[in-house]
Amino acid sequence: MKVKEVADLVGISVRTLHHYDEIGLLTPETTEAGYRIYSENDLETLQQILFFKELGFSLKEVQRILEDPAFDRKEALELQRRMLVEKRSHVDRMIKTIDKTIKQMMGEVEMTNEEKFEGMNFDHNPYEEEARRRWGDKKIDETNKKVRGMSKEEQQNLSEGWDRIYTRLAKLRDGAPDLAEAQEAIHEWYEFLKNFGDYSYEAFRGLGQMYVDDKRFTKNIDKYGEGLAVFMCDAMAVYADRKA
Amino acid sequence: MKVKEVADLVGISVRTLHHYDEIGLLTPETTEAGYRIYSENDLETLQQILFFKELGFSLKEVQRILEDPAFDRKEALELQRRMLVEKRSHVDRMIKTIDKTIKQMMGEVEMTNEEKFEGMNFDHNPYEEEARRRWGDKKIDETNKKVRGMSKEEQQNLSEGWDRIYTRLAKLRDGAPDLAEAQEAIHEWYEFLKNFGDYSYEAFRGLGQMYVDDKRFTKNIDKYGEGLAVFMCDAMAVYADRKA
DNA sequence: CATTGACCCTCACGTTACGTTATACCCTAT
DNA sequence: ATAGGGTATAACGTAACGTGAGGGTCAATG
Repeated sequence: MKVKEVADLVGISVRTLHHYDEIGLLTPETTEAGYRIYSENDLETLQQILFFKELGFSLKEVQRILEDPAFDRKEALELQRRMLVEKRSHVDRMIKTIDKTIKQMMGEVEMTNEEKFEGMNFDHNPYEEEARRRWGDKKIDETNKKVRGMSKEEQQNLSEGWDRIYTRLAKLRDGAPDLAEAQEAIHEWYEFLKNFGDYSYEAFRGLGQMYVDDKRFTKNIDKYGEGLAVFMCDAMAVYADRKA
Repeated sequence: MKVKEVADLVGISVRTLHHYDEIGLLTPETTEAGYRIYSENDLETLQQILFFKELGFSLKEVQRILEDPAFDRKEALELQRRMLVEKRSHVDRMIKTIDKTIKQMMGEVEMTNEEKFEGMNFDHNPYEEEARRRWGDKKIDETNKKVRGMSKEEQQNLSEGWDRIYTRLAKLRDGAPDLAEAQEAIHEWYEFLKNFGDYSYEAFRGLGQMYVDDKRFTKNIDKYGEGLAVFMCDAMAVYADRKA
């Protein structure tokens, strides 16, 4: 089959096929005149390519997946899944912020500047994988759900409580992380957690993850060493263990 | 304030500020030595920029929003919201497909090639706005939800029924759209809808939207004229009116 | 006073996955 | 033979910066 036939068949452009040829992702045979001729085999490969591409893999990743039969596709898929879940909650937050903004524009609800930025700016970062490895994916999802299901006051309290913890961590950050101070922070943390019913601990893993994901936070962590991030993660893990 | 201070404050890179300067999005004063100096005002603007950017607006759009005070922000936000909702359901579909694939890899469930591609490839397209204008956003969301909540057999039936309609439309497409044939198609459509309880009509608006979003479909529509897409939309609208 | 180190500047190329011309060759039907 | 439709390569354009390279500026320090 020639390019256009293939392109029409699967619903992509000729240029796309050219591109895949260029980068060596899908290189068909050619006639003496230089026309690309796609075999049945090529078509199957193409289906695979489009499949993984649709799942959000980059072409480079697709290439690795298809070229290396020993490549762990399951792990790749699971990783991808986590990224997608993260993306989804990011989108969720954006939608919510938009709703708030619209409401506020219509004078229905007041919104402080703080609120405007609340829940935003939690992009992917180098800690994401680590965070998800430590805490698991489903838990974080469930947590987010639960937090979203809380009443406004609950959310408010939770948010304020976290702010206190966060402030304390910021103080810790200013000096070299000191064990005693860390202990104190963790203590305050425990106290705080006590006041938040059954799912507090999960909620905290979720929130913690969000903060670890926060660029501004990690930026500073980078600056002062990664110790603090590890500390946070470990503190959460410790709490999780005790709870169990 | 100088670049690095600002960058650290809001958690972005110096290069980003340079970039915003380059494209005229945020142009601070400069000292005689050429150093960029950001005023309080600039910082506020920057906050606005980051706000809209975080909501997924492109820098060009942000520029338009901020430069033109008469710009309808509400409408822009609502449009953005719709895109985000669409994006979210796309991500949802991807996650589901990944889950299926993983299950199948573990031998738990069989998956046909058809299934592998089911629910995918519904990207944004030129008809999206039109479709959403005609059918509304919430309805489509609800519909998607309902369809997702259906039992497998229901989904199966619905899918098969739609395939029949789709086939008929494809036939229509092969000739010049003919009114009599169109009527017949619509009739079959009605019959089909009858068999699907209360939410069938909404389900169809949802599914219809998905198919209209399908690149392969719209590609062919482009080829044979846009009449068919309009026909589909109108048929849905007509059905909706009768129902009301 | 000169050096150091932290910060600043302006190019300018690299990135992703193609879209979009521009120019020219190939193939088939009339 | 010519027209129409398909094909080829080449090369620039896109968005939002990241990442150096090469070179000034500024304040503190020896």
